[in-house]
Amino acid sequence: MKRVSIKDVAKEASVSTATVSHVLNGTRFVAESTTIRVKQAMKKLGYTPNFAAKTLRSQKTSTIGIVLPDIGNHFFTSIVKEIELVLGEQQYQLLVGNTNEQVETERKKIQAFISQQVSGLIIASSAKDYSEIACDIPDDLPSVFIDRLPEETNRSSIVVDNEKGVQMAIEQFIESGHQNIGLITGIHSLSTTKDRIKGYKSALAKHGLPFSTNLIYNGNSKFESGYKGCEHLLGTTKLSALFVANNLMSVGAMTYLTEHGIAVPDDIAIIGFDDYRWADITSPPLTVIKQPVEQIGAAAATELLEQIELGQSRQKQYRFETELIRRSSH
Amino acid sequence: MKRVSIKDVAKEASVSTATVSHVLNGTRFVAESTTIRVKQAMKKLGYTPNFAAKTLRSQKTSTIGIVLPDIGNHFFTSIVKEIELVLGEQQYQLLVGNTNEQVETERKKIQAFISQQVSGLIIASSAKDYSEIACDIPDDLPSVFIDRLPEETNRSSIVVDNEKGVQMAIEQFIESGHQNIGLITGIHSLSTTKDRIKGYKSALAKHGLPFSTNLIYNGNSKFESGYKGCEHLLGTTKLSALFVANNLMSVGAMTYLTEHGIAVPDDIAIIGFDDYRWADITSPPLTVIKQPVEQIGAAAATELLEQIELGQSRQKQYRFETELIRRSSH
DNA sequence: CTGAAAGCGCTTACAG
DNA sequence: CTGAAAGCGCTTACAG
Repeated sequence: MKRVSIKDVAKEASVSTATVSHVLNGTRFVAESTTIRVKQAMKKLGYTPNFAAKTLRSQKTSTIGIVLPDIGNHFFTSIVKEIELVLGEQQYQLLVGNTNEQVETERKKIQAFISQQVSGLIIASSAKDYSEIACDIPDDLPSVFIDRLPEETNRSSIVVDNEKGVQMAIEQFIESGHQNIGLITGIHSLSTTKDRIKGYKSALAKHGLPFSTNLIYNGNSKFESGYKGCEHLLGTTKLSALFVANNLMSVGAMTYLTEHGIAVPDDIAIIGFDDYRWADITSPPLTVIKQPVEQIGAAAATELLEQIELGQSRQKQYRFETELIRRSSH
Repeated sequence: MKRVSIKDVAKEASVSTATVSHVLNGTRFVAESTTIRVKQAMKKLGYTPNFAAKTLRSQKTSTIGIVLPDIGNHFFTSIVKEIELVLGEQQYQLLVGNTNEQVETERKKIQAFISQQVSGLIIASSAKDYSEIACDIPDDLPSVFIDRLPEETNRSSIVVDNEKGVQMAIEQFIESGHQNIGLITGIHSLSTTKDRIKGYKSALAKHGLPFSTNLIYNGNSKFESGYKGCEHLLGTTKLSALFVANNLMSVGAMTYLTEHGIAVPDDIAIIGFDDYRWADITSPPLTVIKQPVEQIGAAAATELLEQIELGQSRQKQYRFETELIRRSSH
């Protein structure tokens, strides 16, 4: 089965390949009668353009790469869904890579995407510092960082005010009279983790409460570390409230509490990070700091599109607000 | 910033482009000293291969396309995660498209992927009949259908024994003494929906219970139709047990019950479809028919790889078993 | 053990 | 209003 090319179409329509190309792309005026002939020929032969050739020749692709630490995490897929929506409308294709939070894997995915000639990159990086991945990303390649921002990154970024978000949650606890407030964090090298810890500390400081590292458990954003973190903190401290700084860990912590018959919020108050449909039906419904995933996704896609339009990268910072969704776990 | 090509490397290493290509791909023997020189040149110039050129020339890509009805649905992303794992190891890139359950969008995504020269397709189709999308898929293109199987599909497929799965759930209800068992289904044109209804019917028939269409609500797999379906069935029938045939709808139904203070399982028993981490912490923990997502993903990836190896498509059917996970909602 | 050269399917100045 | 032709960066018979 030989593929039909622009040449076959040109022959069938008795025109040059240039003309076929131009009716295909609308890049110059073609007489209506010619256009019709060409279109008929394409239809008759069942022509589909070859993007590899197009890319090679024009040095432009219609594909963009998105690298994620965890495709299985609903937070990231919600963002991807929004990106798909915006970019899909513009006829862009989405290449998706999973890094499993490994910087090495992240670098490989980025390199692979570059080889694929992506015209842009959206990255939720696991790097602590931009230098760890900088050499893999051409200086002028449109790119935007989402969620986490490695130090010294000189690219656009879409983040959330993590510090303020956590602060809200902790102050909510304090206002309810809690004095011993625990924290389960994500991977400690990430900006999100650092900012969330800052928010935790500043809320305590603001209300004159002492800070103790004993009340913090360093998790890794997975279910298991939520579970274990909860177990650990309950065993070593007498906390009455717990903030869990990521969605999978929130489920882990709640699972521990459920399994051990520890009542929420009576024995311990809980606030989690990220909002989901099922937060309404947990026992009890989960109070949560909500991130605006649609906004994040849309902003990432739009910013990338603008850079592509510009023909280069740039550094523009977007920061969105979080929201405290009050349910019954606090 | 001009990209460095194989030509630059060849010049730097004082060899022909053919030789560079061969050390790159290991496609013929090259003297060790030459190999070293070439590799040094590549490193020095910071060479990255251009996949567009490679694809164009060799008519082979290392990218495969995956089309999904809902990127936001955890069931599908769990499968994608597994596919990524298997295919990523083999240096394949993943193009992902979201159809939002629209056959028209599905066709467009498939066409776009073909234009991208994907070397294979994994599709969770929204088509009722294969003919709706057949003309978009070249006959010899490796491809596998997952989850749903349009009628008359002559391609490989990875599905689950939906009929048996639902039957298990319904029989569980019956054994607990339930007589009025409701069902909220997904989109009615899908094979999964049809098979699940079959399972529902055959369980009733087996135990001599009457079948009534009043007890069935036709949903669309989204949260809202679970919510509304539950409301509708409770208002029009006196069911004491309800099976919800998809995960998002399960959350919807549970949300309705929670909001209206209807006790599960005392007022109404619930079993849902698809298992998740959070099913353990709902109120009450949700009994569920679990699909083996890892197996589905791995089988899809492996089957596709075998077809690519073969250089053509084929028709091989995989069918996996589901499992009843007993928790407290039934 | 290696090179010269054709050609994959497009786009795009250049020319008329 | 349209065509002839170069060239994007590779791979791969063919040849020695």
